[in-house]
Amino acid sequence: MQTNNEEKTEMNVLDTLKERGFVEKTTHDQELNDFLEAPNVSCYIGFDPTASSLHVGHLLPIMALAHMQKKGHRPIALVGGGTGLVGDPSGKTEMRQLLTPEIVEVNVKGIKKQLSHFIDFEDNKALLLNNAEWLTKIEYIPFLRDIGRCFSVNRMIKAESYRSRLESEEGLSFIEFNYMLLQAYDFLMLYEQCNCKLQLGGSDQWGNIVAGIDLVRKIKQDTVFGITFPLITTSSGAKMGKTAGGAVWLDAARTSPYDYYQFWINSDDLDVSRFLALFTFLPINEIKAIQNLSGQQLNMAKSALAFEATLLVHGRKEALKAHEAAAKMFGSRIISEDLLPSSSIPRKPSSNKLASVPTSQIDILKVQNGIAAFKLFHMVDLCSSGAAARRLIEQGGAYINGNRIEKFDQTITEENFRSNEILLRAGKKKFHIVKIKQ
RNA sequence: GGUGGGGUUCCCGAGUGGUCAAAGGGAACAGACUGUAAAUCUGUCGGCGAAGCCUUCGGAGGUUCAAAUCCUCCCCCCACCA
Repeated sequence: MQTNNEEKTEMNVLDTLKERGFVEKTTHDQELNDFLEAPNVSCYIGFDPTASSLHVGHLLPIMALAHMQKKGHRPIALVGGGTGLVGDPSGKTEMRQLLTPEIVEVNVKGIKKQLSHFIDFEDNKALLLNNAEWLTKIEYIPFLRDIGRCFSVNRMIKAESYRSRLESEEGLSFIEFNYMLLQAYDFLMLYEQCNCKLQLGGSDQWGNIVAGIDLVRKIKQDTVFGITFPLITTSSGAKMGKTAGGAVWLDAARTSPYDYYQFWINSDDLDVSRFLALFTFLPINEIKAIQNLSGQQLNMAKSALAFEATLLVHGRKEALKAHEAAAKMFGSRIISEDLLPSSSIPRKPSSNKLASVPTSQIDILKVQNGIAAFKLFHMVDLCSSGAAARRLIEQGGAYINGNRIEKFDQTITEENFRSNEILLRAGKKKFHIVKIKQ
């Protein structure tokens, strides 16, 4: 494949990844660099099928693969349909619940679909494989003899990924202890089947990656490489991608495009340029230019971050709708032309009426009879219970059509609706429109 | 298999017969301040139209006017010993 010939004269992908903040550690610095100078090399990252959707925490590896592909290489997304049956203890303080083969199967399907938003799998420009294909066929004794003998238990228990668990009260079960062998075996299989000599992964994968490199060296007498990503935390130190409602999902059914956009808008000031570099494809020099921005100015860059990130996952239409919704609820922002010029974010407030504010419908009868405000807030899920809704209102955090509700049981009737719509607001940031169903 | 220590509300963790919907911390939520930021301060933080009542302290029974607390059996985890 000879795509992107012109890109070859530019910096290689390793430099790009380093420059954008993707690289924590690599093996064999110089050899890896030379290796990546060659066109169209293969590399892989594993994805655990613990859920039917990926979340923001997976974005970093996905973006890394996308960068690889942009530079003319061939990414392999390896879905862990086999390893998912075992469970990786790395970085886990307790044993993960074992998934059934049926669940893993369903999850693998969901993940495949999402990955194709970022990576082009046409014409084998990228591969999507499932390690269940080979792992579930392993026979115990042959595996022990061929693969198991290459591993030193002494060495394994010194690995950081095991040590914390060995020292913890929880302990480490034998099935988890085997995980490293399976992942190393994956690397060997991909080396054999796809000539893949590079594995990328999160920093907690270092031990597993090195194990694979050693295994290939022992069995194939060849050098293969590894790159790990830094653990992305927010500047306040929390693991990135978690909010009150749990993970921020890439699946629109779990995290709406509107919420997804809001997640990025709410990034910490100190994270904006770092996130732009990691989670968008905007040119790095443009991103560097916004590092000088501070205070309210930075909000423009946050809009661009949110827009670009939403664009990547949900497409242009949804990104525009989320952007419009934000303008409608929080006021439009004018994004100056020279800020991140490569971004396709609308620069001016548009007359477009498309906006994806969360909306639900209510039966006309309920409205005619009148409904207590706290019940309405509970009903549309702005509050998790009636009691929570009461609290919200009593604390002065609930609004209808922009007016603060004074009494928790204030009756909402048709009169509160404007052209069959009512705008509810909980706290500063959560909005919900209720429409009357005739 | 033996001995000892445990399983408490989203998480950590106190509580060892009534004053316990259960200390303290974290997370979270709301208000103030702001920029849909951070930090800070204040308040809230099981459910019920809120009077009182209902459900919760691994599970199932039991003792008691009263059980997270006592007893019996069961499940799970940890440590040491074998």
